[in-house]
Amino acid sequence: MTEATRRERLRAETEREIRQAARALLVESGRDAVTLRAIARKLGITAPALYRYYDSHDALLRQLCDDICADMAAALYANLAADTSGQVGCQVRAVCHAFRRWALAHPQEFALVFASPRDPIGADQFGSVFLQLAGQLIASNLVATHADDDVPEVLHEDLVRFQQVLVDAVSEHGVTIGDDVLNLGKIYHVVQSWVRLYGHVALEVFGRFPFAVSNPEPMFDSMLDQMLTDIGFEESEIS
Amino acid sequence: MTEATRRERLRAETEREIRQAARALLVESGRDAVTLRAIARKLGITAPALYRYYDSHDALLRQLCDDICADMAAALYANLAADTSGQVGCQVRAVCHAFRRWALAHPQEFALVFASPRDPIGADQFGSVFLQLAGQLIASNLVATHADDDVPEVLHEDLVRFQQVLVDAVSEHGVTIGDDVLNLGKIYHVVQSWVRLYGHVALEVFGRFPFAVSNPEPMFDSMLDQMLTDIGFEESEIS
DNA sequence: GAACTCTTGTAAACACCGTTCGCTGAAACC
DNA sequence: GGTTTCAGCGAACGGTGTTTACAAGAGTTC
Repeated sequence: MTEATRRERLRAETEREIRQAARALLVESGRDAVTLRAIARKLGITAPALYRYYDSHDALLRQLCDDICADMAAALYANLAADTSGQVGCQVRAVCHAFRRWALAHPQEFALVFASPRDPIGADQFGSVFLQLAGQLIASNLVATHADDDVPEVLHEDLVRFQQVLVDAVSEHGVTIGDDVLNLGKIYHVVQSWVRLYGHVALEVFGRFPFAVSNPEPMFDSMLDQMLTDIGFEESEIS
Repeated sequence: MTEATRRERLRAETEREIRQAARALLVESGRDAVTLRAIARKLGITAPALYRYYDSHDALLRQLCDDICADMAAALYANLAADTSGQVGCQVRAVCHAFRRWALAHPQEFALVFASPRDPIGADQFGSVFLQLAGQLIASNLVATHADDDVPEVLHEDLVRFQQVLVDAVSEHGVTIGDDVLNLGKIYHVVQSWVRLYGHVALEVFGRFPFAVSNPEPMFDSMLDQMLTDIGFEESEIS
């Protein structure tokens, strides 16, 4: 089983400790505290030693982003699996609630991953859970309330591309869906749902609501209701 | 007119240059480049001299946030004033478009002001334009399509507080509105609109849409249409 | 005008940061 | 056993925020 040599095992272990230390610093004291020297101090080594594992401070931060995405995806998948209702509406609710809870519990991580003017983030890991769920949602929602006519002509090209991304994401998990249930109208509403979900969570995490919301959870629930209704679910299906 | 002494004028001038240099550094090279020494270098002075004007690097960044908010508010007001249609729907569109354009043109400023896990930001300046416009929108939208029953009971307390904030914001500009046209249902939809507006703009600025959107503007326009419809406007009124 | 205070700048220093370089010592390999 | 590989070290460079002591000018008071 352990084909790795002793050296390789030690290296992997150190690398793991580096990531763990970096993560702890981010959580405890924010992005600016994730310092090569601070990480090294936690491991009992010196800063230059870290260059045996990462090319630069920036590369280490990038790795940290990937780890965060992976962890969040795992948390979302866990919450998805914990829902045994079998109803897609409940699954969507479970994942959206999990996303909000995760963001509120990990504001520094959320800010780093979702609100940094960075190039291309390692969002592949986190995106897959959203994509898979969105695909399932659409696939099992047979009520075709949204015709393609509803979406502006200019958006068709982009939405078709997203349609392909969705189909691929779902098929990776063994589910195949036809083009008829995955029309552009529904895809458009999925994107709009992502806008609202992200908007609410980011506003709440960053405290940028136009007034002090003492208990934002009911507002979130209310928004979810509206989202599910807009996307084609009837109230009776989601309760 | 110039009651300020010569010393006070010089100090104000230096302070202005400091803000200007800090802003330029932020725009050109990002948050991490806004350094006391870099600012001092631009002014031809030394870093410790800046402590005669600001208590710390953090205080200077806070001032920078306020400046950004003020500038953005000015830009939004300018775009609001440029709309001579007299129709609130057009005014809302003008301001929302201006907000998106400003955010896309100033990503670093947007990230600093709208997406930093900071305490209480100096959002008063920027918020007023939104609040005023939201108040006007509601005041002139006489179709009471949203009853208070639509919003969850738990939200009433917070929405009532926001209602008061709106009334105050509008009355500061000389307009008074009755409680009847500013019911909780409408206020709720205003908050939801802010969620969607912020969500779209932040996703676009940070590049976090689930797929590459080649031309996001039509999607933004489409969302605005939906927002205005949701909030109670008829299509005929907004064209 | 001289003496005094207040203000604004400086230079030096401290601790910290990312990064590079040459070196060591031990593990791995042949 | 000899050689290679490699993780870690220490020193160093230039950068950072911040504090301190000090100088020089402006403004004020007598």
